[in-house]
Amino acid sequence: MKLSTKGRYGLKAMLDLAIHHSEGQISLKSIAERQDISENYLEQLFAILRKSGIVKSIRGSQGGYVLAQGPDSITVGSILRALEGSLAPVDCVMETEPAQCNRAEGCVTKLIWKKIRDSVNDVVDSITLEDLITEYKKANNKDDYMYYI
Amino acid sequence: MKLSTKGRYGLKAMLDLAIHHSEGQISLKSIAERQDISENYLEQLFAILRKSGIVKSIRGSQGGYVLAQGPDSITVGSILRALEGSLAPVDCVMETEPAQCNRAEGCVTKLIWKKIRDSVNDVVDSITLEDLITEYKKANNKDDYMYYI
DNA sequence: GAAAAGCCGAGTAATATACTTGGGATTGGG
DNA sequence: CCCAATCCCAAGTATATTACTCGGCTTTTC
Repeated sequence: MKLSTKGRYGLKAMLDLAIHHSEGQISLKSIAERQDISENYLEQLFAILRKSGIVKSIRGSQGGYVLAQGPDSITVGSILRALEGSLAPVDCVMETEPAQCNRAEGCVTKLIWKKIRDSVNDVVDSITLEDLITEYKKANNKDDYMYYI
Repeated sequence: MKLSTKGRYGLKAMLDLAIHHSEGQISLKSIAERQDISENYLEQLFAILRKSGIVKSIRGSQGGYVLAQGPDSITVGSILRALEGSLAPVDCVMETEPAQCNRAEGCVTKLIWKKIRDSVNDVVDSITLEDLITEYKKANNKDDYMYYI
């Protein structure tokens, strides 16, 4: 039941991007340095995020990434699901195209997997990047951030 | 964020065992056949469950396993955590000996991981094997069960 | 005493993860 | 106009994990 580095790194990087939202596009290189993540690996994560419509890219020198919407419109859930796929604990209860199971009729454990899925989704869908920025400012109690996330 | 077969098979097997609770000890062979799980693999899972005090074994011919407590006292959470380890989505928020992180101070994403952990635990700790048996009887609407779980 | 069960440790094939590598395309600044 | 910075993309790879299998021992009933 662990999240992979995709979700963990991806969310950290997205929060970093959100914190720098007002500065225009931000290069992956700078995010990678601040968050101590492989830049090449981050590229792969941002390719997914871009295709999901969560970030926009600006190519060329001085290019980078920007949030596609305001931080208050981007939920943690949309980021995690983009990167990790469904957060369902078992494939048979994935939101889209659930895996077929020959014993699905009268399957009792499925009820549990659905409850877990829904409760995880409820948590992550209720938190936006804006919320995290607020928490971040509170925790670090300063205006020039330490960039530690 | 997927559960492994340990958790999935283990819970199915435990529910099977609970359904046959009144019949005394049940052999892994019969559970393996009904649930279509490798018997050798089930052995490993039940070794864990036994060491966790969730089931008791009876050795020798005609031996098998029995629930260590009544189905109403065994939660899905205790079974899943025994088999899967902590259900925390990230090691830094495991209930016991959380992984140390050099950026733990002011870490914002950690708040999310804790919320996910707690909500998953709340779900699985609120469901007992007894609850599942009840659901099972309701879904299958008969007294001699199909044993499909 | 033989068969049926649990117990145990080691081995292994397949899969997934977490990257790295090497290049190509685009664009701003000198 | 070139070049460095940056995004873009596909493929390769080392490591770890998963999901088992295998072989043999121990205990107990019939």
